[in-house]
Amino acid sequence: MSRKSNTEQRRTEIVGALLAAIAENGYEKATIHAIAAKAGLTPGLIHYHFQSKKEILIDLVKTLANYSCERYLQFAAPAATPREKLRAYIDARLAKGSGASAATVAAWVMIGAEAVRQPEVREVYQEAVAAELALSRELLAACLAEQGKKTRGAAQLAAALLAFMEGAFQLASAAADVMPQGYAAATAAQLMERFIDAEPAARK
Amino acid sequence: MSRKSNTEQRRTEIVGALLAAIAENGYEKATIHAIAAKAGLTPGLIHYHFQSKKEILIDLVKTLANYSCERYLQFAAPAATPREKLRAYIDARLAKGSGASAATVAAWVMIGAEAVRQPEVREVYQEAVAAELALSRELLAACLAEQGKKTRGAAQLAAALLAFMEGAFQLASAAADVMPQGYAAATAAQLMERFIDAEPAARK
Amino acid sequence: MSRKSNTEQRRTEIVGALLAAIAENGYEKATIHAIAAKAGLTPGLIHYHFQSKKEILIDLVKTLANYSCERYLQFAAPAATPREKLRAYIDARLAKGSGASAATVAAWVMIGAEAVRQPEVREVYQEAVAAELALSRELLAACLAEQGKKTRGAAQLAAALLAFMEGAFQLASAAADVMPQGYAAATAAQLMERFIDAEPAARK
Amino acid sequence: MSRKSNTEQRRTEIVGALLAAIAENGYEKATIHAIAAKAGLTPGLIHYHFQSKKEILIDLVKTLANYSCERYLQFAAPAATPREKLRAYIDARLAKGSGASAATVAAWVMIGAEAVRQPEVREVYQEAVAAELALSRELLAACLAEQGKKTRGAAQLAAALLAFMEGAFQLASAAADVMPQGYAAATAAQLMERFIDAEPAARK
DNA sequence: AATGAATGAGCATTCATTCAT
DNA sequence: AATGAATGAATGCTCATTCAT
Repeated sequence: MSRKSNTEQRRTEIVGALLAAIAENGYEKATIHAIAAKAGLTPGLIHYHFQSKKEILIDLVKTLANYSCERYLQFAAPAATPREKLRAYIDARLAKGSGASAATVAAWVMIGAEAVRQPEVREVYQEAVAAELALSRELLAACLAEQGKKTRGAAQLAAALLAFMEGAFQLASAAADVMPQGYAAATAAQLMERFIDAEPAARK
Repeated sequence: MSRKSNTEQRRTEIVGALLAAIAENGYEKATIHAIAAKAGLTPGLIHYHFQSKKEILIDLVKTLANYSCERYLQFAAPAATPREKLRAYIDARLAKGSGASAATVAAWVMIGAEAVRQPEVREVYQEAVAAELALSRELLAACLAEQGKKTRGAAQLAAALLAFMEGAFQLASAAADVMPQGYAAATAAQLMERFIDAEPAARK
Repeated sequence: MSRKSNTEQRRTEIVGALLAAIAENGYEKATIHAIAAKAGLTPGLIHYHFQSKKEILIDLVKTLANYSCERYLQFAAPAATPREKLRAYIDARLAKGSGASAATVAAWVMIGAEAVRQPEVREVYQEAVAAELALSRELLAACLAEQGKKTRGAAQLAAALLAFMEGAFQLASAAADVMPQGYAAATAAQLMERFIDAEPAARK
Repeated sequence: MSRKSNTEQRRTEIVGALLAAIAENGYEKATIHAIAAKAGLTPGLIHYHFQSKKEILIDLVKTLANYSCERYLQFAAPAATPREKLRAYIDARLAKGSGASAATVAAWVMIGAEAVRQPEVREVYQEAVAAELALSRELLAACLAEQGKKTRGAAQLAAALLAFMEGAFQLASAAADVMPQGYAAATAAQLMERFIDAEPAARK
């Protein structure tokens, strides 16, 4: 008697269309019309499945945060040591080719800009940032501990790694032409390693 | 005797107003009306001094790039050694309190997002990035040379430093609440130092 | 054995839901969706039982006209004299507490506004008005006749009574705060009585 | 150097266009486009002179309230006695031909309906109603006093007169066909007079 | 009978830009 | 130089109605 709902699938399609549209032209220019066109739907239908444009954006932020997390788990599966896991994390987010698509990276940069001015976006953006911070701090602390180093500095180092990554996304999206090729993952890994190696040993 | 043109002053005022407006609400919401209000001018006058909104934005990018350069020269004035100069550079851009205002940082983040999608903005943005890259590569190469290290890796290290800075701006603007306090300048300096220290010596 | 149609019940539910919706937000804002929600039905079903939104409105006008008539019969049941019947009529429509619910009154006001501009609504609205006019003219004529007065002026007096009632509904719905408390039924009755008393006697 | 503002004139034109549009099709159907067309302007210009559609409506309510007041003053100019002033008031609002235009009356009815559901409209509507109440109470009290009657009942009588008027507007707009011709002003005056005449004398 | 997805026209509002003054 | 009115093309969103299931 009743029809089966296809809302979940439609929502996924629409969020994907926003990702594509936002990567190309930013959030403001990613109009409902443009999103609908990319998804092969009509504009009215977008608002049948989402209350507002902002709701789609917030869904996209959550989707990308989730995606980032899952990518790490994939990359980390074969990793045995803390150092390998850290490298898996860095590669999952930065390694050329294996990293996320250019569109995803550009969309994330646009989301970052929206987070500056839209409180509701900032909220979910901060949740994603906090999750990344927690994960990288844990990985860095494990590396430090393994080498008998104090782990107190892990939080700041994690923040630095995250800043590096966000900046790398920004520059890859807007200034790839003037940046050295493929510096990101390798340099990030080296910076972390050398920092950790130079850290003084913990007292017994 | 003809009246002296006040165009240069007006242009400066307008660019400053765009900086303030863009920091608060992003480029799209920084309407001509809002810019005019912040500058204490009327909307029609904006288009007397600038051909288009984009032209103001491009002027702003150049202004900020210039400002960044001048700040380094100020900070570096008392610096004697390469290492002191590098630290001056890092502090000029990142040090809490001494760094640029929150509005300037937020505006720069917004500009970065616009650079992703507007070719004309990207062009001047890339010029600014290239200038920063050249400066930091030079400073890093000097540090390496001073310690008898190979300078071949300076370009990649400079790219990493720049990525870190851009990311730090992004996170300071959109996720200050979840980031550690005051990590940026100190951690950047340490990362650079330890990387350089661990670099192998150059062959004779 | 075929299933029994529940159309009549559904139509009643839907008309009741329109009454509630229209009282709150007016006809335009009483969307099919809102009506469905109030009736606990789905939007599609509304158009299964009614061809259009206007058809529901027209049904509502008829329902309210019917309701008004029945209320008079209820109130007039114990009335013996013409004057008591007139008072029963006035109380049935205006008396505080015993009168119709605030929602019904507000809905009637909204219907009156729709009748100004929608010919099909005006038609049924006028039928309702004509019925009220006829009833009150009859009641007033009986009062006049009982006192040996000419009944020629009954039509105009009936029109005045109806105008008073419609206006009282309007003011009760939109300006209750600035109107005296409970003036309506008592003043209406007094106005009618004093008018009738002052009417000259009919010639033999 | 500076241009002379024509905003006041434009606002008046726009409010007049809303009056015409609302009388024909109600507030919801009086679209910005329709208002602009009636005023011979472009839709964008409407929002240059008014912040929102609601602001135009509120201006219209105030304009009509003002207009009503001025009409009374005009009609009352030659009136000498309290009874003549009361009659002037009734005629100013109700007398056929001399009364307000059908469009104005219909617009007022639509405004009354909007006042039921829009708080901001209700506020100015109530102000207008309160002013009318105060004026008619004063006029009625003067009539009562002149005849040595108690004036205590003036407030309720004023409310009744106002209700009658509002209802007369409603019925004139939506049910003129079924109402007696020209009953309004004459019957209102008679109702008031007979009520006052029948009022008991005040004690010495 | 009933569901809920889908459509498409229409809405108020925004805004860069133009232009007469 | 400066003003502020004017334009017209968007934009996000709403909603009665249709229809496959």
